[in-house]
Amino acid sequence: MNIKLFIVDDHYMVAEGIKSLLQHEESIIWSGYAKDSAFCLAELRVQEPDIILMDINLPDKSGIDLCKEVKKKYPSIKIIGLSTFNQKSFIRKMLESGASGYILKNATKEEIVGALQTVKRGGTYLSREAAQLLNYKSEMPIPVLTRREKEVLQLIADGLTNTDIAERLFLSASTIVTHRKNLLLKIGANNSAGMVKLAIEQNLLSINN
Amino acid sequence: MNIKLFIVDDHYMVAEGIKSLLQHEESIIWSGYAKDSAFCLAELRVQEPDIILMDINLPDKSGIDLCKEVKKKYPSIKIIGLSTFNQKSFIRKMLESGASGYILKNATKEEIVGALQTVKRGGTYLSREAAQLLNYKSEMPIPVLTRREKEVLQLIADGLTNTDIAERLFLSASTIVTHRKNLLLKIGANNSAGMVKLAIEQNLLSINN
DNA sequence: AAATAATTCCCCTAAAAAGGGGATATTGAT
DNA sequence: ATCAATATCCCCTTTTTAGGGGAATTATTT
Repeated sequence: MNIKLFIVDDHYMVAEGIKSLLQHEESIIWSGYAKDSAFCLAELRVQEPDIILMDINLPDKSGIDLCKEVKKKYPSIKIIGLSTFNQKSFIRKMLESGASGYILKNATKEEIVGALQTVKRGGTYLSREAAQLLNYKSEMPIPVLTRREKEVLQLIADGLTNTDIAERLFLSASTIVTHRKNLLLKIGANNSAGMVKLAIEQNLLSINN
Repeated sequence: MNIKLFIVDDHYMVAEGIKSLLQHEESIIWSGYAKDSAFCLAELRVQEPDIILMDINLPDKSGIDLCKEVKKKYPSIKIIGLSTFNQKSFIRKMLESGASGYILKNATKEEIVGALQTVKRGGTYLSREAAQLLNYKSEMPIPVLTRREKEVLQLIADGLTNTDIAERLFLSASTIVTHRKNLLLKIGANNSAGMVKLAIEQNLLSINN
């Protein structure tokens, strides 16, 4: 049962590492490598791998979006998410987008091979840590924010007061008060400071590193 | 001019990738690999590499602390920081801790080899992106928080009010008010919501992904 | 066209935070 | 032993948020 494997990761050394780790596995055939979603989609027009190992953080678009797109165009290709850290929201979104698994970059050769075989057989593979995260008291769905709410949330996180935000958006301060109340409700926080942390944890908020 | 190279990274596939990338470089001798700081320090008691490629995010302690420790015990060993993302605060702290360079995990083989040679010659190598980040309007020093302040900051980010925090820490509410004021001053924010975002950006605050 | 969601705005009160000021122990390091 | 940094606590006022309610005007989707 040979597996044609394709990798999407902007970190060259990660792709090289996986390739190197798997080079003596006879059942795994190196299908190719792309450093972003554009290259990936271009390559898929030429050949169809069995499984794609796909990084969550890509330079041009998120792995979640690429995953959706690939699954729509090529439903038979299996996708395994690949990431440095265990981010609950990411794992969840990746699986919802049609991925068949999720492994961390500290995975051993054995784990990778196991994951590939499981997924090839039609199963779903989650790293132990990822599985734990998903099971552990986590039916707190990620809230869906409207465009305006995201806008207001971002400005709150930037330290603006309701009055500031109202001026910036040419709105009444009361409106911002309402949005803030709805945001607190949706995100489930008691105050704005706590809300900002939760929002960042759930990737509702862009931060500048 | 041979270079004995050691790698510290908890992501096995990254270490394997670097090893694989450099295997045909004759001037580079593979000295070893450690997945955390404990292994690294143990290995250094046996052999001394010329250069250590060190990940910033290690499971047991931060790369910054390990960097300081290694440079204190073995000043002649050069260290190059290695990370997935360009985090201003990290690059700065790493260099302040004695590192001779900083490269990203999307570096090419050529960039890695170049960095190693530059550092071996006594120079400092920064990836283009890292250098840009450091120069770009950034003489905002990272504030130094006391133990108590960090504690209070964390609780603020968890959404507790001053009264809550006071009860939790067996202190007067006035004390927490004071700490909060000092935190706002040090971090340079107008309110707690903005402070939480800044603190996360500068890695003053731990978040649960 | 009708139903649903989103956006806008207002009322009210109480709680919390921000922004000044000052003061006194207690540690830590030189 | 002394000096600086840390940690603790208090006063004051004003601004901002939180928490409850309601309501009307756009989109948007079915």
